[in-house]
Amino acid sequence: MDMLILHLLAERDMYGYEMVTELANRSSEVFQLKEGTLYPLLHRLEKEGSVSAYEEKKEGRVRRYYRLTRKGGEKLRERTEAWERYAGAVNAVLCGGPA
Amino acid sequence: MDMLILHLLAERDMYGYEMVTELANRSSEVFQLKEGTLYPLLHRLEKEGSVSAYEEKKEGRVRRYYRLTRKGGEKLRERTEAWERYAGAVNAVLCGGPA
DNA sequence: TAGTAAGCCTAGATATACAAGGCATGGGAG
DNA sequence: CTCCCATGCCTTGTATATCTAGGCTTACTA
Repeated sequence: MDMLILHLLAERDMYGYEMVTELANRSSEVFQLKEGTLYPLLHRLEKEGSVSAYEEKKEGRVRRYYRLTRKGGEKLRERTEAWERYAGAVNAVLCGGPA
Repeated sequence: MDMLILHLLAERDMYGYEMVTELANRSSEVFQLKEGTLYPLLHRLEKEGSVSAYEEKKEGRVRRYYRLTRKGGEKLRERTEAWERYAGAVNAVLCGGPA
């Protein structure tokens, strides 16, 4: 889930609520991320320096936007590689062994 | 992980220790399943009726073999479909939206 | 005869996600 | 005007999955 959030932020700054709907849309409702999951996750990412936050008033509402940092970009690459290894390993098992 | 174990048992009966090494081999060491993970998992699968167990002496050792049941076969199909949905959703997010 | 690999197991810690709420604001419906 | 709903951020508690770190036995080998 870290990977997916970081990936969204690599495309553009977003606020929490927006990420929830964006993930649902892109995944055809497979990911129905709960706010009880997302916000602690964002706070953790901010604490570790992977994202930075700023508040901005848009469309009459004050929103907390998140931006990907350099460190977050590195983490995104690592996590993406890890995901590819993992998915590849699953398929290797399902197909009977290492390609 | 349930899915992977059930998949192995769909190919042939296996005992716990064998599953650990088989998963490691097929996945090129990506899956290094710990016994502390596997055995409780197997007991749960047995309890819910997805697998049945029997003991057999082979190569001078008594081993606890597991066999896939009909119910386990159904669970395997469900979990495999769920995995495909999940992996597809991840890729959809990484690629910018529903295909 | 001592060590190591095979083989099964459990108890406790940790991480991740969900459930179920609270709280505030703005816009539209009645 | 007032109330409700969607938006938007947050916390606490809980369930689940996995790992850590052990214990225990048997068989083979140095």
